[in-house]
Amino acid sequence: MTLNPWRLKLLSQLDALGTVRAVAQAANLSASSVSQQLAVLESETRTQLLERTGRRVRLTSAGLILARRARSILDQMDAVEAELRGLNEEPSGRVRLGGFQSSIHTLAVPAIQHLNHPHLDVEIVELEPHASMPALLSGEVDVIITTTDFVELPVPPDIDVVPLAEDPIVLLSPPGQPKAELKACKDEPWAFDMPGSYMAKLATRLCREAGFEPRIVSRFSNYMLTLQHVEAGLAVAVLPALAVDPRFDVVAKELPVTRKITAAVRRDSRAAITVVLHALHTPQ
Amino acid sequence: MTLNPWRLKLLSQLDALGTVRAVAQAANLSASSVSQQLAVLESETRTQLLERTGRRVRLTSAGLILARRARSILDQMDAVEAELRGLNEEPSGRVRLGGFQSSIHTLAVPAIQHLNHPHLDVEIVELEPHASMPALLSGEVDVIITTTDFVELPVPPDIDVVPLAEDPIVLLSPPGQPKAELKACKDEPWAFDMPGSYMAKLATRLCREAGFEPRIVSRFSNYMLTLQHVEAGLAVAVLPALAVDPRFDVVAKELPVTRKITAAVRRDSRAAITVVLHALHTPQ
DNA sequence: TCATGCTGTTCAGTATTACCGAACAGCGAG
DNA sequence: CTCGCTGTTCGGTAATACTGAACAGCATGA
Repeated sequence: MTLNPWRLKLLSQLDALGTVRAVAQAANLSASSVSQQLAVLESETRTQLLERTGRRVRLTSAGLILARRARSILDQMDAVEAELRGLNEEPSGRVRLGGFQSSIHTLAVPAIQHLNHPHLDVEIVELEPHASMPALLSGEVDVIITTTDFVELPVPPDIDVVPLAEDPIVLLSPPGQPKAELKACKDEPWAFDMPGSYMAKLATRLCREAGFEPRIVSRFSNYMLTLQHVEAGLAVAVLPALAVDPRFDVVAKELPVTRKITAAVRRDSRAAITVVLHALHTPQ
Repeated sequence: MTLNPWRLKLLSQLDALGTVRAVAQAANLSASSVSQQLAVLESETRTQLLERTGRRVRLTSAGLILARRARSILDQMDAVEAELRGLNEEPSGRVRLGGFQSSIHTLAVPAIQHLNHPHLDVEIVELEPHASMPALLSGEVDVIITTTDFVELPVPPDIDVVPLAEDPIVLLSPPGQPKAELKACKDEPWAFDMPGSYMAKLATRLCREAGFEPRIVSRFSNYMLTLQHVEAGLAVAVLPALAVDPRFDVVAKELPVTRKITAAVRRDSRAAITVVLHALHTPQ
């Protein structure tokens, strides 16, 4: 009996996206279809893969194992397709890769450096995360690196989204007054992102879970300002690890929360684009 | 776009079995279904995977690449299923593995030695190839190692056949009069298998392709007798490489022909059997 | 050279499966 | 307690896999 890779993909996306409805939107299916497909997968594997947690579901440990193995298998299928496309069509021409600032030297450059196609040019373009999907849709770029926060659901039907990595969230404190955990920041001044933003909501929730209301003294959407603030001893903050540039002298403590970095391309892109996408999510 | 693993499996089986009709029988499908599925796979991948060779087809180089990558992916799917079954059911109890003599120390024992399940016993049973499928069907053994020569088509619907390896055919000559190629054996006495057997037909075809009719002086179905004959300088022969026991002092020259070694189990076997099957076709 | 039997393919039809929307059930937040 | 979120089930439709018949092409043997 062979497992159905579309169902495996749905399971993997459920791990990545968190809800059946989000998976449905990402996959351009209805929630009922996703629910039924996952039920069939459970019956085929004779394994409980999901369990109810309130009004949501989460993956059981078996479900997590399967989702992770599935990702590897699905990646190999993508690699095989890319290899076949490569046989037909030597990747060539220019591919424009857009990514948010902190992804460029951490994800894009290492990936591109490993490519070995004499006629392929990859142009790396910095794009703010909120601008990357419109740029992809308009054809201004061919591949984007973004986070699930900035991938609006439903995903447009001709866009493929691929998870790349998980980026931990870190607690930042000044070098002179390092803090090892959130609780130690109860009385500290806080630098936050703009109200309503994902990071602001996340930071609020994390502080409340640590048992206090954060004393917010500043709000920046430009993380460099946040980093400067912390380095100067003016605030503590939480930011994604990728956003923390080593040139700022701050103490970073990883929290048990991550955000998900994804890449996206237009569906059925030419071989050169597929190769770049594949290079991005192949571990270096 | 995700490749359809059932189609990949058909392509892989075409590589292993050689004809669309043989694949159809092995898969319990009609030849027209296999033909259409492979056509769809070609259109999905935008790659020619097959080409006509007279009244048969063969895989193109792209088809071979895909078939081989497919096998790896399909193996991983089997491994994931086995892992899930292992979560549900620690492999335990006795599994009886039947194999033809030359497969035991070359394939079965190395595979079993790598298993690591405290409650799993594997009993290895020698079975002549023609006896192994009936033994599997009757429940006398749980896994068999055989060759495609002894897997009658159509495969019974509840049997899964898995390719394991390719066993080259070798030209055997006495140590005192070693022969480097078939043509050099034009005037030699030949030991053959029984009339009508696969090996006899194959040997006949190989000799004729080398430009001569073999002078057959003996016919043995027991390959030990063949080996003894060659060692004693009484004949030359062709046999599968696995059948050549090193304790016989003969000169073996590999020919550009192979036979295919397969394993088979009853469908939907319990986890312990699946684990053994998986161990068999995981390279050591 | 022709007939036969093998191979694979195409076609039209049927069976099976994937998907949808509606309706429902359960849970958490206000 | 109400509302709005989540996921699930049901019945129906659309899409796909599969079949058998008919066909085409090739190799072999008489």
